[in-house]
Amino acid sequence: MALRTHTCGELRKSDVGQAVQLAGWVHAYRDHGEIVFVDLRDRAGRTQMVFDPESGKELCEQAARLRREDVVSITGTVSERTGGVNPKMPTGEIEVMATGLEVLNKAEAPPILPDDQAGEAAEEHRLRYRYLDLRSQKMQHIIGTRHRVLQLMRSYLAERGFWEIETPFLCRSTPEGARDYLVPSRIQAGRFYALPQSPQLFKQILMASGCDKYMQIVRCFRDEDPRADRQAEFTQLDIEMSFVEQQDVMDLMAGLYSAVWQEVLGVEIGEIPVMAYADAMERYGIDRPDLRFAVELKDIGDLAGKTDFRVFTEVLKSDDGVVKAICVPGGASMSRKQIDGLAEWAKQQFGAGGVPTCKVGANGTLEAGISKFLGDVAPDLIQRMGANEGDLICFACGTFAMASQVLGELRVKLGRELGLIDESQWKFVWITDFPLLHWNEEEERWDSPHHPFTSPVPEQLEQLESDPGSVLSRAYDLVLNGSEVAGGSIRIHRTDVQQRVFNLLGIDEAEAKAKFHFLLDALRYGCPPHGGIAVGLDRTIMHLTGTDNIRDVIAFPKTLTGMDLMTQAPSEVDPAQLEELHVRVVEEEEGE
RNA sequence: GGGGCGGUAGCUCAAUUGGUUAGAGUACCGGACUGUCGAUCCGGUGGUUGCGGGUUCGAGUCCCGUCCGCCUCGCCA
Repeated sequence: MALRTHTCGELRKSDVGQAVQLAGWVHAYRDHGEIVFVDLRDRAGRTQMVFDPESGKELCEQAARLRREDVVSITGTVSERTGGVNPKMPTGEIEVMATGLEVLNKAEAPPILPDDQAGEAAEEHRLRYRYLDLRSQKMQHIIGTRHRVLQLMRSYLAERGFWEIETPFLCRSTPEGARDYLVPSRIQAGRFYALPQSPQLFKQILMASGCDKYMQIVRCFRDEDPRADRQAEFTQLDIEMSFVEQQDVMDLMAGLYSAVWQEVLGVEIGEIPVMAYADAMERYGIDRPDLRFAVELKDIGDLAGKTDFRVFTEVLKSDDGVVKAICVPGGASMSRKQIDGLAEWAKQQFGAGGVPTCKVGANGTLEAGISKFLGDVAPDLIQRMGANEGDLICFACGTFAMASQVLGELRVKLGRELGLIDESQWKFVWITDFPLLHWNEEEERWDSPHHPFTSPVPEQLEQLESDPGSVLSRAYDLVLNGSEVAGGSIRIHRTDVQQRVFNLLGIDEAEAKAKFHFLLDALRYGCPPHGGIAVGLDRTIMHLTGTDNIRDVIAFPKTLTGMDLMTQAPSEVDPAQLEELHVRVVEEEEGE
C-alpha cells in the first residue's frame, strides 16, 4: 500500500538483492525497444530503473509510454549494474530491475524542464512556473541549504540561552525610515496598520520585559524599489541581548558565522577584523568594503594642487574639495572606448563630472588621458599609488562624498571586470564607529544613518548638542565580500538620552510622546542596557550558495515591479472588500 | 521618477547593409533499436517575431508609443 520504501538517493551496492519501491518524477527515459531505462528523481537524488523483457511485455510497454515529469511509483529489485557503473551518480553502482509500475500522475509536457539540457529558462518563466523551477538541482540545493542554516542558527542561539519570541506583523506605522506597507483596519474606519520594517521596538521592549536574550527569524517589509540583493519582503535573523556591550554582540555573531561557514562550506573564517567607518570611507570610499583585492583610494590633493589641470585646481579651491585616485593593476590594457565608458558610467550613475585617467608606462612615465598635465608630479604620484607599468590610474574630484562614491564603486566595478577579485576568499570585516548623525543637505536637518534608537558613545554625550556631527554611535555592521550581511547597535536605554536624540532629529517631545510613548515609558520604568543585531538572512544564503540574485534564495519571490508572476499578485479586489475596509481607489489622472 | 540591456517555436538560441518560404538544438508526436545513462538513428507537428502604430516596393531588423523581465541611480530610519 505504501508508495515507497526508499528515496531515489540512498540505494548502494550493499542494498543489492533487496526488494524496494521508489517514487518520484521521471527525469529521463531511454527507450531501446526491448529495454527501457528510466531515471527516477526525487529530492534525494536519482536512481536508474530498468524495464527489460524479464519484467514482462506489458510492463515494458507501460514504461515506454512514460514521459518527463510523470509521477510514478516503481517496485523492483536492487541489482548491480550489468552495463557498467555511472560514476556521475551517487547511485551509479546499482539499478533497480522493475517488477511493477504505477503511474501516480501523468504529466502534461511542462513548459520548462528542471535541469533542461537546453539551458536554464528565462527568469520570467522560472518565476511563473516556480514549482517546476524549484525541482531543479540548483534550487533544491539552495532551499535545502537555507533550511540547514535556519536550523543551525536556531539551535546555536537556543543553546546559548536565547528565546525565540514572535512579534506582531500588524504594527503601528513609524514616521521615519522606509515607506511602509499599510493594512487598512476594517473595525476602525480610516485607520491603518503597517507591516514591520523590522521588529526593532518590540525587541527592545522585550529587553525591558526581562526576556534577556531574544531571537526571531522574521519577515520584514519595506516598500522601496527592489535590487538584485533587495526584495520588498525579506527575512532577518533578529537578535537582542540585555546587559551587553558592543563586543559581546560581535563575539556572538563571529561564533555564529564561524559555525555556519564551517557546517555548510567546511570553511574556517578565522578572526574577523574591525575597521572604523571613517577608515573604510577614506581607504575604500564605501562603508562596506570588499577586501578581496588590495586596491585602495589615495588622497592626492597635494600633488593635484601642483598641476595645471584646471579640473583639479578649481575643486581644491573650495573648502571641502578633494582629489583622490585608485591604481588599477593591469588597467592600461583597457581600450580607449572602455576607458571613455568609465566616465560615461560615472556621469550617468552618480552625476560625476567624469573619470580622468592616465596609464602608467615604462620607466616611471605616465601616458594618455590627463598625463600631459601631470608631468611634474608623475614620480610622486606613481610612488604614492604604488603604480607599476601597465596600470591605470583613475581620478575623482569634488566633495569627499562624491569622490569617494565614484572611486569606491569604480574600484568594485573594475575589480570584477578585470578579474582582480579572488573569488575563493571570504573576507569578513566589522565596520564600527559610525557617526551617530548625518547632515541631510536637502532637508537641512540631522538624520540617523542607523536608526534613532542607536546609542551614542557615552563619553561623547556632552557634545551631543554642541557638536552633533562629531558624535559616534555604538553601531556595527558585518560586511562580507563587499556586502552588508548584518547590522546592529547598542541601544539607548535611558529616556532622557532618547529624548535628546529625538530632539536633534527634529522630533520634539510632543511628537515623540505621540509616536513613541510606549518606548519612552518602557525605558522609564527600568530598562536594562541592551543591544542587538539583525542579520540579512537572504543575503547570507546568497553568499553560501554562490548566487548574486536574491530571488534565487526565496522560494516564492517577486519581480522588480513587485509582481508574483506565479499567483499574479498584486491583484484588483472586489469592491465589496474595499467598502468593508473603508478604502476607495483613486484613478490616476491623465498626463500626471 | 531617471539611465541601460533584453523579448523570435513549449524551452534555449540563430537569422548578413532592411530582401525569397524566419532556422537549429531540445521538448512533444510517430517509427527503428536489448545496456543506455545529455542514448542513438529516421520522420513529423509546432511561429500574430511581446502588443499597437509608423516609414518603406518590402520590417524580426529602422522610428514612435506601450507592456513585461533583468541591471542600475534616486530610494532603502
